[in-house]
Amino acid sequence: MNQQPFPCYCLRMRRASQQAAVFYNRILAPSGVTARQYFLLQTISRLGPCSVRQLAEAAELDRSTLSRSLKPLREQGLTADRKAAGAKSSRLELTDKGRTALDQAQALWQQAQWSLEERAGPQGVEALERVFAVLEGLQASDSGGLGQLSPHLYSNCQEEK
Amino acid sequence: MNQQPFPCYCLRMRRASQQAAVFYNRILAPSGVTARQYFLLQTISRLGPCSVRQLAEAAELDRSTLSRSLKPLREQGLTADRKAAGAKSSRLELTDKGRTALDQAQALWQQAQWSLEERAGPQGVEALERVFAVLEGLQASDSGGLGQLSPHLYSNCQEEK
DNA sequence: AATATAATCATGTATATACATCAAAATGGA
DNA sequence: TCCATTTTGATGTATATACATGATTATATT
Repeated sequence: MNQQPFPCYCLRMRRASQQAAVFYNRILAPSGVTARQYFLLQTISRLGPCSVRQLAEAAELDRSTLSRSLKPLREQGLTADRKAAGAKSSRLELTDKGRTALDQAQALWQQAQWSLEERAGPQGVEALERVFAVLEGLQASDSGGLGQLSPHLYSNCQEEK
Repeated sequence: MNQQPFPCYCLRMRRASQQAAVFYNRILAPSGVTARQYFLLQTISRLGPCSVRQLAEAAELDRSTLSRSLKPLREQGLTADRKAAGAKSSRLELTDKGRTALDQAQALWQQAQWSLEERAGPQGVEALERVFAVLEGLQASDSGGLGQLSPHLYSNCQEEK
């Protein structure tokens, strides 16, 4: 009885992560950036002028993902790429506007974080940590990419040559 | 000490949900569908011939999201839309191929689900449930859409008349 | 120095998701 | 029956993410 519409932990995790995103992003809205964007700004600030590769590594994101995530930040004038003329690697920096947004977002993010902890309670926080540990452990073995490929593309990879 | 690269629960949840997706999708790969696709097939099978709207409601997805999620399934010949000529609402059904894939995916999904439960242990499963409950509760109040809008778009919404 | 190899970024392609909107069709009310 | 309203599905736009590739530049090896 009481069968859930989604017994699948995978889909429920997806849903849960979205709910978290909505929660954070609403609180962060006045700063004009999302939680992810806030962290990119924060990381750039922490690293200092850095390349896309370095930032991707620090943020644990694929370079291509980062490349695209930076576009809106650049367009909003929060970050800039001051790379030497003709140089290959980029040199990402925060603009003044970016620093302002970061400060604003920082305070709001902290608020969201605390608010969530408060709502979750000690047990909830502990549960979160446990869940993170469990899921982190899933990819411990083998791995080596191929994570995000959809099944029918995955099978293609094995056949070619 | 031991400061995490991502203290943000929002981003960590995102990461965790991806890890779950990778875990499930790898196991599901031989069936040719992803966890989400499996559930769509499963839901169509459960509902019987249904419209996009009905399926979206059952799957708790936005109609537009579903519309797009159905495309690859249709293209792979797993589902079909046999709506009456000139009718508005669709009539989604599984094809024979779709039923086959569903059966195959069902077994693999169960395997993934059990495997995750096993790795998580009773406490891990409990933690998962608690996390889901906590995050579900976040949107309890107000809500009413606007969840996914990025901050700078959100502010636009309030200004325009 | 010349060339082979590796590193770096951006793009193409694909999945996942949501909100806004539009056209077409269905429904309800006058 | 005719028109206003609602419903339905698809698209446009936006964010999030990853893998494969291609172009360009750095590095390393002869």
